[in-house]
Amino acid sequence: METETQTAGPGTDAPWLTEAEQCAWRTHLDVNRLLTYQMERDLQPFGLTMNDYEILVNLSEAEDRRLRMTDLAAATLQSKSRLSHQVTRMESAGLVKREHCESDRRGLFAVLTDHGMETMRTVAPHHVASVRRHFIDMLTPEQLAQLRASLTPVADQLRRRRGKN
Amino acid sequence: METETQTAGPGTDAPWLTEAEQCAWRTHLDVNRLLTYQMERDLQPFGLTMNDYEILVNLSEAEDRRLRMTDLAAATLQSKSRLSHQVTRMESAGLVKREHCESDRRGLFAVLTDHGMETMRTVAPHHVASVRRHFIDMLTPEQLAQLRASLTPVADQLRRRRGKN
DNA sequence: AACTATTCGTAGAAAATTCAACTTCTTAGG
DNA sequence: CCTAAGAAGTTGAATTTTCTACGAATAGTT
Repeated sequence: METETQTAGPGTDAPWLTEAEQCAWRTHLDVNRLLTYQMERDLQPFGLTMNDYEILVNLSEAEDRRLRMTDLAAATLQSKSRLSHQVTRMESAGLVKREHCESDRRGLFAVLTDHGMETMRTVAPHHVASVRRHFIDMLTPEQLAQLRASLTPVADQLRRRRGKN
Repeated sequence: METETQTAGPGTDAPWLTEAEQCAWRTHLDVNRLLTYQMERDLQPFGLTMNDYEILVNLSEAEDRRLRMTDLAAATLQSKSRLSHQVTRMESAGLVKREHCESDRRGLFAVLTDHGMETMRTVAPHHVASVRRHFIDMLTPEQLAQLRASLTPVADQLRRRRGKN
């Protein structure tokens, strides 16, 4: 305890965070929340949420504009249950539809409709502009590269850990 | 359009994201989600959510273990309505209590109870360890410093923008 | 003093998310 | 072929979050 190099926690000898670490962590958290809030806000005029948008992106980039529910859930990092509800909502909004899978009769595809595709084309530029304005353009290309390099291992480790359990 | 230096969007001439930009952005989003998921998971054994925890932290660091509802909402970046419901739940869990404000009879304080304080002391070391394991320790001190330096202006700009509207 | 603006916080309904079954179908073993 | 184990996806209830309106107190104006 006497050789401790870091600030002690309140009444403990646990490995606390240094000032720098704590600040980095807090900043990361805050950027997350603020950014999510702002992106969500920028999408509102189009009647979409971030979740809606991500699903549209994934489907529009997919072969045949379709993805199995499970794959789409994995791609968008949400539970199958959540995705199911989400797709139901988007289906009644006419953005996607469900189609049965031939090769596996348990399976369903989420398929982008023409209306969904058109919505994408309309909204994407605005969304991209929003990402630029609030995030990309605030950083130099070097910072962006560093950020990516730093964060990629973090994401990878978390993805691996997520598999287990 | 012929002088465009960036990849064009599907059927548009909008300013798309470069490969590097897109990847950095995606990584940031993924880290957010995966990290939130994991932190939440690590707190579950203690019966707390991240939101619970953040509120406990803010109160425990505050003068007299208390904060006005509005200030606490601002500190934790959530709406007053959400905080109000949240505090109601935490109140029935015995972690916090509400107290009237003398100087402004509209106002209420959220106050950390002894049980809340004790919970903090128990949980904090585990949570800190979690933050370390999944985030801090994956980065070098230089990376951490860069991250902070890069993200702080982003957060600040977003905070400013949030004020308006 | 009276009137209007605003701020503080809550309440309840609506929407979204989580959680725990549950159904159907596939796959692997015997 | 038959059965057990597991995967795909949905469902509905419980929980959480958002949205909108509201009541009470303060602050600013005339």
